Amino acid sequence: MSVRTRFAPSPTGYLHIGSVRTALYAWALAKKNNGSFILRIEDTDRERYVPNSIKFIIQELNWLGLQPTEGPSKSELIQVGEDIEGLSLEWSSHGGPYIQSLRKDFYKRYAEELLQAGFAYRCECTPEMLEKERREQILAGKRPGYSGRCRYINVSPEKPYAIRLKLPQNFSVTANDEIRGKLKFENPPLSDPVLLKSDGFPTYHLAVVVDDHLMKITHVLRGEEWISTFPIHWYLYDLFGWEKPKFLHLPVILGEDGKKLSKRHGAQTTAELREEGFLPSAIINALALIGWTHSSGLEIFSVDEFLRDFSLEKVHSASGMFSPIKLKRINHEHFKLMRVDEFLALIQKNLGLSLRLSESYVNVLKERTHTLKDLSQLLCFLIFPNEYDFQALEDIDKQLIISTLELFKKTVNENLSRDELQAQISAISDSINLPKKHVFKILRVAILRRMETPPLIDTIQEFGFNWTIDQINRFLSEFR
RNA sequence: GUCCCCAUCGUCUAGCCAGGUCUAGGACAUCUCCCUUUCACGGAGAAAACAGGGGUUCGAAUCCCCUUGGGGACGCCA
Repeated sequence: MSVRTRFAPSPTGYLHIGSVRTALYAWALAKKNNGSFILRIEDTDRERYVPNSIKFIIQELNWLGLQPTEGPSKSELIQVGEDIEGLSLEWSSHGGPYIQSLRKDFYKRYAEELLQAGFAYRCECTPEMLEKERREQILAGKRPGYSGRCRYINVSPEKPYAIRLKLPQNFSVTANDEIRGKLKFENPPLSDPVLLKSDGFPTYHLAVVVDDHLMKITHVLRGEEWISTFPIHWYLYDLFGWEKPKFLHLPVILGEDGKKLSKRHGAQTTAELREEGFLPSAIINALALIGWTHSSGLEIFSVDEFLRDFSLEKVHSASGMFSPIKLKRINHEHFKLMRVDEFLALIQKNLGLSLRLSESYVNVLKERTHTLKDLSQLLCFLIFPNEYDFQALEDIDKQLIISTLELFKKTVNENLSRDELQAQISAISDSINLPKKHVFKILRVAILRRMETPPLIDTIQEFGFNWTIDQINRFLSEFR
């Protein structure tokens, strides 16, 4: 039987890195086994739905390279009101619909089935009543939970109602998790959960079981926040008499303070990471490493290398922290692994600069690049021509700066080698009695705009004598 | 409150399942030194952990139990 995994996000407007890690493992498992990776949209809560976020999710997965093999069709997206401008969907949509709000008939059918069989009941309690009940329970120091009021009364199907699952007395379940082994739940603090809401939408518990079954999912990978309601899902499979998939509850990813990731931890969505200048391959590398290790101990790897070695056995059960510092480091290593043409293409795409640079100069740049932002800073002399860091020169006499530059223009020419250029600068330093350090500083700011730059001599050699003189003249006209 | 999950350097982890090769290895971060015209890279080195207590055993980081600590869940959210 072929492996089928799925990624089932809610369209809430962003893609959290915790979800991305779950998606990554699910994608890898399917890909490795030549199976299918299904994108299913869990939009059963209309209040949390953010328009066009399905499109956004698709674009983000695409950017990260986690391509589904099955997912919603364009017409499904249109039906739920998503903008499909510029989207090309390269996957099969034959087992759909893949958007849960378009699958309401399925859920209704199975909920009714349980109702008929006496495993579920109609509930007429309103949200207000439930809220009041909950408040009182908490006030009385009791465990909050549905009292089961409608369980024994016959609620008329004429009025609005929800369908609740009737949990057995002394509800105890032993469920199996692939990375934790047997999970025993004895009288878990669960009360009869709603399966079908009064608006006709299913809750997660019904939808996930029905869809995973109907879509023939073989491995359910999800966050460990689902462990507590795992007994409900396990029980539903038993009631329906369906074969269970394998379940893998992945540990959560925490922020640096050991708390669940939230806004104050900085970048934690794919969009934020992209803006900070991180590469998809580095994000995948970093995320893969939280809760999994390469069998050879490799710590910097490409997506292909990850895929080749990925296995469920190496996935941990303990949660881990996300470290932006480590991501930065990994990102740097990924820059270093890039070929020259790849690197230049990246500059072209992200900075809009079409450059032809020597391999050695590209290496000089790569060494100094941790994120794309660094790159734009390094190359600011090409991007923002008139933004000079005049402050850096404040401690040097203005006339001296001008005469240094004039002297440099006179004594330097196209034919000078690296060493000769170096010697020439030393000579200038001697002749006007200015420390070499200062001469370099002046040249650096004049030619490259600021103090944090690629090596001066290399840059002059790379871009040429005429360019250099041009830069200096430009500086002088601003400076004088 | 109830139920569940987790536990090796600051962090990610190797080792654990199949106890001895562990005076616990690596990487990131930190500190020191070297390299250096800037910013970086790089090189050498240092400091840094088996949460605690009981068992089992000739022998425990590894197996069992308890405690502690951290996390999650208890919604007509997912």
